[in-house]
Amino acid sequence: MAARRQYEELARQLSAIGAVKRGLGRVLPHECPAGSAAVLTLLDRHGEMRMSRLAELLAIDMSVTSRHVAHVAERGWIDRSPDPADKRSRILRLTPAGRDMLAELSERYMSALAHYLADWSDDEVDQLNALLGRLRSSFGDCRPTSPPAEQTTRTPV
Amino acid sequence: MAARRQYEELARQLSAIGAVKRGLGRVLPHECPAGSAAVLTLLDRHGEMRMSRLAELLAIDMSVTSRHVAHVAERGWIDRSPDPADKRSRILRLTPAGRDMLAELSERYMSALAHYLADWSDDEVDQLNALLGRLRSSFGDCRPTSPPAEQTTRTPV
DNA sequence: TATTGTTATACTCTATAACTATA
DNA sequence: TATAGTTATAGAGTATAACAATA
Repeated sequence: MAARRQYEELARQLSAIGAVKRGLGRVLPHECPAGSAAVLTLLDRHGEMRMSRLAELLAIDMSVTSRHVAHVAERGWIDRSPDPADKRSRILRLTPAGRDMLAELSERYMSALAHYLADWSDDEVDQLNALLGRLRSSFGDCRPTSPPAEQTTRTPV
Repeated sequence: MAARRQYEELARQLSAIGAVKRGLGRVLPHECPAGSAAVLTLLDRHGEMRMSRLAELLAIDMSVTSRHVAHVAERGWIDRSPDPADKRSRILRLTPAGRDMLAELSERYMSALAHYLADWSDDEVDQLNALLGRLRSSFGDCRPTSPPAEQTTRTPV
């Protein structure tokens, strides 16, 4: 249990980290904003899935997810095939064009981060990644409509 | 210099940290959204200042700063007195009501973070704060209209 | 009746550009 | 002519609620 001062500092750091996110967002292709990039990245990491699962991984409402997915689908980066097991659902899957875009994103992130974090060691980047993962995990699902909250200690994706 | 894998992971973590920010934002009073809270916090930490300085600390455009400032001024949390030295400028200063609101914010952040981060040690919170500060510092000013970029190694505020 | 997903609407935050007043 | 600040407009991201189709 930390002190008030540390919590206030953390609140301030989180508030200010938006500037970093915006900076990184500026390297994205105009057609592929951050929301789209997140969809592609998660489909790459976790393989094909349904809308509801993707919304859970993104930790945003499904209505928002639906719009992000429509954006990337319109550009041919994913396809949505009907789920034979449940006709209400659609299965989301990366297309070859989607993988091309992912490669492009990786290049751009890589060169931007290599530039800005030139003096960071491997270990420091790992530490930050680990702490951010833990932070997300600790907050768990603090979403408005708090879902069933499956008992788990997994790091969120 | 870290590996591509680590950079991609960092990009993903930053993308996902928005959920934590939103979770924390939900504890704020309806009248005082995150942008307003940031204005009050910085005026408290750094004392009275002009718009341009505040925009720099917030790392957002002055036009945006102007609107946040108008919001808190309308609610009586700060006042804007003319700068005798430069009639174009106004000096921003917390009011007693602004300090009351800050105390309220501190309470709410405190109880939310104490709840979510119950199993974090002091050191871990400090480490995360330090790494986030360093991250912001490394990104320095990657803003669209990159300002003069005063040569400094200070941690951004 | 409950669930999956979509759409309409509203709100917050941000950036760009045009503008006013002062330096 | 340049700078401090404001306002208008536009765009991204998100949430809530109403809705359609299916379970």
